[in-house]
Amino acid sequence: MPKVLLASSSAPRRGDALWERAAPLSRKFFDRDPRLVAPCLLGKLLLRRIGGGLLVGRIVETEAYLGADDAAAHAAAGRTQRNAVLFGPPGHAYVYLTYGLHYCLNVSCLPEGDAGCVLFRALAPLAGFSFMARARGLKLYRGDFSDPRKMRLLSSGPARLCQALAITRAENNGTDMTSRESGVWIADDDYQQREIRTSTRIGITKSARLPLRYYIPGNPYVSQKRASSQ
DNA sequence: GAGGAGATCGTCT
DNA sequence: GACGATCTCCTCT
Repeated sequence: MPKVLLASSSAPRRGDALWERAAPLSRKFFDRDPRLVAPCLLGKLLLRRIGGGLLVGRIVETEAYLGADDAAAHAAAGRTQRNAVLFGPPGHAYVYLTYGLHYCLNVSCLPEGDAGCVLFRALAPLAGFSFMARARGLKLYRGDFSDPRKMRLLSSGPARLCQALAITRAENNGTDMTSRESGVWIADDDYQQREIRTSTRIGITKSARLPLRYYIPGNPYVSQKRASSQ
């Protein structure tokens, strides 16, 4: 099982309230084609409340996964016990274990009965650096928090992101990402992301030519290889 | 810095 | 029994 740091007893910080004021995205936002949702999620906040503290990151890289028309999608072969969340109402977390080692976090899209989702591939951390570093098993000191080469090890990549936010299938699969009460939610702080690029998705062999990866160009947390840009 | 191999286990056939 | 939406470590250049 992946190593996951359990909730610590760290007290809420004064800055947390500022992040929590950001408005959670509505269910309607996710109630549409993942190809529309994925680019719109760039620049939004992913928040995680744990152990009385708050972890915050800005979404900088996503991938869209479709239904039966997308052989790379978990929903392609139909509904199973594992992927049931994808066929449920939109805006819910789909967490799965890959390669027997790593968790990956998605959010369900489309109306109930239709399967589709967006995979979170990378975050730019904004708050909770120390917790994320501990959760990742990294020894980062305060001075390292301004070093992009070290910081990108926190949350660049879908599995790193989950480990940094202490997200597991047991705790988070199926939770409502439009609600603060769920402990994992997505919010809009009115940050305007102007430039967005697309490419083929990373690390897949089926439907590999579909340009369903979306990212913020130049952002240090974005994956830098194994995908062809457009 | 780049590239390759190994780790590891849930899910599906 | 085979496969996989990944990551880390090690080796080579």
